Amino acid sequence: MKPVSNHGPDPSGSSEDRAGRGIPEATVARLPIYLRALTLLAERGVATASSEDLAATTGVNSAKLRKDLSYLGSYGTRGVGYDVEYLRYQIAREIGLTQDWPVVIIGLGNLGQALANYAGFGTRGFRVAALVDNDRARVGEMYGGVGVRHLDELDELVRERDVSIGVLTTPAAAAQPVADRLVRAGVTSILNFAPAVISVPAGVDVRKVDLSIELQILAYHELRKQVAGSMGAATLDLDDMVARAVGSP
Amino acid sequence: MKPVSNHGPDPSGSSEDRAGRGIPEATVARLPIYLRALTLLAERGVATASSEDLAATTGVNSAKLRKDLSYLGSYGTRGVGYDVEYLRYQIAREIGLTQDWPVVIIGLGNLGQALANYAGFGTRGFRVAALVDNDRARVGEMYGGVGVRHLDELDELVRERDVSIGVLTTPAAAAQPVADRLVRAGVTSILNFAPAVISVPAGVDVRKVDLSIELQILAYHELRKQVAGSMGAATLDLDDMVARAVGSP
DNA sequence: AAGAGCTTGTGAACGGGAGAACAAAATCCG
DNA sequence: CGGATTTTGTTCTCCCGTTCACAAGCTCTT
Repeated sequence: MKPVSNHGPDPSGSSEDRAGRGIPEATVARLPIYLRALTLLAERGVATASSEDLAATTGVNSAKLRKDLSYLGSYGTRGVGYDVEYLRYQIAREIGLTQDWPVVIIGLGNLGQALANYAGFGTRGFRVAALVDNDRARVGEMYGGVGVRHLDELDELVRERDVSIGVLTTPAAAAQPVADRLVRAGVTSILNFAPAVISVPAGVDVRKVDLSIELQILAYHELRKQVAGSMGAATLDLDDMVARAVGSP
Repeated sequence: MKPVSNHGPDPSGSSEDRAGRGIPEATVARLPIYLRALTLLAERGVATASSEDLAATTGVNSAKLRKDLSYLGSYGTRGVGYDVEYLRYQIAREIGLTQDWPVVIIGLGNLGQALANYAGFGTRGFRVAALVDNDRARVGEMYGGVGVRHLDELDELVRERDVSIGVLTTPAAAAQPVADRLVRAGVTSILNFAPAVISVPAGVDVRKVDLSIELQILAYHELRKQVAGSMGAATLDLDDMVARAVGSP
């Protein structure tokens, strides 16, 4: 047992034991949650934790948690649980948090400033390596100990400071052109806070965080709760609205 | 054809035509994206758009987009496309953006302040109805035209202003107790920006936005890109690290 | 030393969403 | 007026992720 580790680029689509490698995307998205829980437990001095324990504090099904962890390897001891510190390190390594990642924040508006000042950044393996804005009036301002530079210097900054992750906090209209510049400068991962869809070449990862979208999803369910609360009558009202609206397209 | 609208609580698990109702969660998450694209098109004076057009601007597969829209009803004209303004309204109605949603923001730290000042809030059907913080030194400060009140007044504010959505921007340690208070006050949807898992009773929706997690997911893929770039050697190094670490658990 | 009691790791069943493909409808054009 | 063209709505298939259930393996007790 114990495949030790199935790293290395999938050499073939053959009937290899574990399918190539590659941890499922859904699992990758949960690893940071486990990591945080483990860090918390470690700080409290807890030495070992069972999958049930971890499941309880992370809000995931324990079977799912075990399967997630099994993708990393066979850490954990049957009948006992997982060694908190050991597992914590393994996850951190898998995510790449044993190194620290220089990050550039672009767009020092409300949100950009807030992120730049966010302390919890460094404690998690990320470092604000540069702040960039298109407004020359902002150049020179300091946030979290880092000075703002102009967008024109982006290429130079990215190269100098070996930045591979960009955080996009510009207005929607600027998102795509700035994303293009980021990619050209050599950034290969973008966290997009701008309320706009950006398109990037293959090989560049984009993740999107959108306040409005999240609120709208909540609103959708909220509306259903309200309708359900006032029962059938309201339901008919909704249908009526549809019928009326359908009138003249 | 045209089921008109399949609203109302699923009366049974029977073999009813369309499964009860309920738009798939994945679709709900995309509706806001379509809505934004349609609003943009409407502003530009575009009257109709095909599923291909919309797919291009939203970055979604056109078949998926059509299927998504079909859950709302049979808006759209074969051979022509969708009437931009009409579809926009239908989606807005489905999400519940024809009314406006009072929102309370709790925790006026960096992020809370940024959100409170965020203008794009109101334009999308949401209104900052109240700002609340636990620090009495902050009480009275104004952000985006709204004054900060103390956490103790939460119940009263929520009731008075008919708030059903809470935005949680407190430190991690405060997240759970504050969430409990929100729920007790009558809030049934929470957008959680705090880096902590919160548990709430059934019937309350929680969505989580977590900067660190997003960055860590990007870092994971970034690490793989780098390893792939320097080929097999680095891969072996990783395995070596595992082997060494396995030494003394 | 053997059995009892936990807890992990995983095989298998299941459900939901993604994408391809196509039939049905609407318009356009000759 | 009929056929060509466009584009929707929908069916079908596949794949990924979740969950159940259980054998394998570790520890502790007697």
